Amino acid sequence: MADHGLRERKKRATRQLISNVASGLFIERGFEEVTVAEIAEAAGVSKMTVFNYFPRKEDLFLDRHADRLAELVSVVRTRSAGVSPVAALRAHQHSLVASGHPLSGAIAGGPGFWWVLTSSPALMARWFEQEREIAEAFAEVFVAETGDAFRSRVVAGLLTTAITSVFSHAMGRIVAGDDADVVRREQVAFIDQAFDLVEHGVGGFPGGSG
Amino acid sequence: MADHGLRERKKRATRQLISNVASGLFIERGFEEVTVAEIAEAAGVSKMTVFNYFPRKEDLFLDRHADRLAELVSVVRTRSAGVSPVAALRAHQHSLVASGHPLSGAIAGGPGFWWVLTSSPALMARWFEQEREIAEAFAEVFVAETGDAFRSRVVAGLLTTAITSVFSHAMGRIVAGDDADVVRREQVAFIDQAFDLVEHGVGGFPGGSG
DNA sequence: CCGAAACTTTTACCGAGTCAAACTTTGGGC
DNA sequence: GCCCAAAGTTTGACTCGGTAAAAGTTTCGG
Repeated sequence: MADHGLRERKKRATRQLISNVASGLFIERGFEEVTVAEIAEAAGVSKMTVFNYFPRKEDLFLDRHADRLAELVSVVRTRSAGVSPVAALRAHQHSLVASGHPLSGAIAGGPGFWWVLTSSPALMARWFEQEREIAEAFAEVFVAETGDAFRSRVVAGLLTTAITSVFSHAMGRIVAGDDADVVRREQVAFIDQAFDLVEHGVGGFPGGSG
Repeated sequence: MADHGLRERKKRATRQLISNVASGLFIERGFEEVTVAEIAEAAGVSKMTVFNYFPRKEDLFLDRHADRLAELVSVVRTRSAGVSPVAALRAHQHSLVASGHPLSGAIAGGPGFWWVLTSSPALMARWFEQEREIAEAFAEVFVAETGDAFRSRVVAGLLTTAITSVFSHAMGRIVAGDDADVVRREQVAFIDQAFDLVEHGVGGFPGGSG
């Protein structure tokens, strides 16, 4: 019943072990070049057990998704009265950058992650799927608040686009070799640019007032 | 050398045959429930040949993607001077609905397609990937026009969100049993709503001026 | 300390996708 | 018309991701 009996601790440890071993192998040699059987063996566990903890091979690498999703939803759902989702998420992105959080994208350790991710179509597909899940989660919150399903889904999609754009922009620069501190400093402006586009519209882009 | 020798004609015919046979089976029984070997046999062709024409199983069902992508890019690239991408794409969506085009989403034959698509995670993943490709194609056009990579990618993402939102909204209603003509008539307002959000911003949504 | 519940392993299997080699068809040159 | 090269197809064997079921093995509650 307790949530930290020997059983639970072992499970957590096993899960962590598998994830660590897998990430290590992926970053060393690439996603497609490592088989699940190999991961299982390296972790001293059976193939079935790997799939027990991580239903798809991709989840071995993208296992922070649940946390990220929960955090983003929480930012929107628990925002103060009078604060719009755009404002809340904008502030959240700023704080990620300020605190040097990995999900800001502007983090020195990123290249390995990014390389593994982008060099595997399967992994990219899963990544996009996760972005989609974020959008759906936002939409749910908005529908609950407003009852307007269509508008909720559109706005949710737009917000998600802003978030993913700023993340991948920072990551792209890091991978291109830019200094992490520089990127982090300049990222502030890009965040505002993206959220401004969502908040105030793209207008006649490209062109004049846009 | 000619592009319509016997050889080319046969290839086209074979490709079409495989695609037709596959779509028929998918709509009849669902994507996951049909194996590639089965499709090959039903089309009187070997499994290898199927993969020769369609690199992934998903492409057997989503084989109009290339056309759709080309059309959307062309709408943006060949828009008249002084017309913004938002305006061009908005008009294009309206014309799709007006002409009863399948890609408007408001089409009676849609449920089969939609059912197959939504009941297969693999197919959905590929679908999202294709939307992503559309966004990337838009971004390329904008970068060429403006040189502003970041802004281009954000705007491209926002526009793609609008397009996919209106499509899936129409499709959702059709699947829910709404009359196609009614959906088509009402779709006009939803298109404008989505593109207005992109063009003028979501503001403080949800709330007052939004 | 025993028995039930939870977790893991084993074994066997299926389907997508790849590879290489053999085979068949098409088209061009003579 | 005939033959050769190129293009396309088939075959068969194989890898890998993922599932299923049943038989261990470990933990926990009483």
